[in-house]
Amino acid sequence: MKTRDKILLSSLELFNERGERNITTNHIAAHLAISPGNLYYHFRNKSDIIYEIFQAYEKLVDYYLEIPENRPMTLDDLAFYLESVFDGLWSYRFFHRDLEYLLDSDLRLRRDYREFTNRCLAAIDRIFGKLAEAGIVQAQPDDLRSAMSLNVWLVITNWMAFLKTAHASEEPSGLSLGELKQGIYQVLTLEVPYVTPEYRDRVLALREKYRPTLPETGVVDG
Amino acid sequence: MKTRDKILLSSLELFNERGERNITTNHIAAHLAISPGNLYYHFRNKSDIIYEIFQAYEKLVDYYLEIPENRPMTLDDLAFYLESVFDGLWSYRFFHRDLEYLLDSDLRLRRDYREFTNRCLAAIDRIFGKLAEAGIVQAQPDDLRSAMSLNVWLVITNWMAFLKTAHASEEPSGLSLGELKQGIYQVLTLEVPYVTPEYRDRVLALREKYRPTLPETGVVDG
DNA sequence: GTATTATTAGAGTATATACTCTAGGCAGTC
DNA sequence: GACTGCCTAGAGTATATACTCTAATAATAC
Repeated sequence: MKTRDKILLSSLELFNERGERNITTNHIAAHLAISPGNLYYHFRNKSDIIYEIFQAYEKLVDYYLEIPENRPMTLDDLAFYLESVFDGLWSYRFFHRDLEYLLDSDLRLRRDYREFTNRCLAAIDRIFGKLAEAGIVQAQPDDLRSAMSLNVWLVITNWMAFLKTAHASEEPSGLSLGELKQGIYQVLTLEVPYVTPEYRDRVLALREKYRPTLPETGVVDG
Repeated sequence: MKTRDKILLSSLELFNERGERNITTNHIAAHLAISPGNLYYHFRNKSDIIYEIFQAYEKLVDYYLEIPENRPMTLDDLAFYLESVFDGLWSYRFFHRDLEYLLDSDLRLRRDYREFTNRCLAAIDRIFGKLAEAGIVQAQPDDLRSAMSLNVWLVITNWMAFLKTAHASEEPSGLSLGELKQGIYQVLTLEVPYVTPEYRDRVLALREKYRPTLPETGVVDG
């Protein structure tokens, strides 16, 4: 593998494991057993590394969220979207953690991420639309639907942060893809009230697959 | 005002405006026109300052979220809770921005924040319960209710980050309390499907007060 | 083989950051 | 007016961090 690609891969790995803030370019170089000079031969600065990683993330999610226009949407499609989006979130999980700082320090990223968010929201909105067409959920007025889509986005992008704080007392980074996907339970919770009676059981069954089993994620009555 | 309190106040102000990551103890001292030595006379380190600010935040939100047990809940109560919570979020907005890093670097904060989250979730859950008792929303099974509560929490705590990214192309920190409170629209969107017919119009009217007017927050169809 | 280009090492640097240390001022008290 | 306890200044430090520079080596072209 090319050094350049190794740098991207290691950076992503280290960022995910320990957070972008805790990983310096020197750490990355040391991890790869290359010199800092070598790293800076391939990338002008740390921001460029992050930006390139973001572009891969963006590409992945865009790919996952392609909506078939030539056939009705199925529940399996929905399950696939949810699984895929959470897979993406997992693979690039460092990104949302330090999002605000990253956007503050890189104009390109700021612009691109904004567009990315809009594309995701539009995709979620279209998914709702196609679910309604397929008779899986009840059709809703446009403004309610887009507000719902936004809530789905908020739940998805914040789920990881919540899990991290819920797990807070244990050793850091004790977080698995499986637990992350319990976020799907939360997303489907948003849709429950809109599901048509015919699909209700099937949606609830899908949701049940992701029900959290750990006490941390439940509400503690006080 | 005592120097100690001035340090806390200035720190909060600077953290909110520019992010904890961008503000050093030297910045805080300079802002107050005191020496670093003076600052470190009052606080052992930066973490201690942040921890103390967090405790004030916690206290404020706990105070806001006291649920009256001796009378039924009203829609005005709900409006008050939402307004208050978003006020608190605004006053301590730096906190959620760098949450993960802050929790990673301070064990006390990690523990306390986890308890804080649980208290908030329990409060939201109780509010749903009392809204149901008052006939404002339909009663739901416990597990659905707690999943809904968690979604409310996720939407609330992620709304600011979303707004920041939506505003991303403009000058930084161009964010107002008014815009932040559009988050109330999103929270009430979560509750819409559960509102009883008798209260539907009133809840929708309350929600309408917070409807976003800016194009940024709408879904762009692509 | 030689010229050219791409890649790498590794020492080095300017700046920042969290924090320390010493000396001293100031207010109250006897 | 000296003693005491609280507060403050300000220079200073160890470490880290992003990044640079020069020289050498490997790869490729001709």
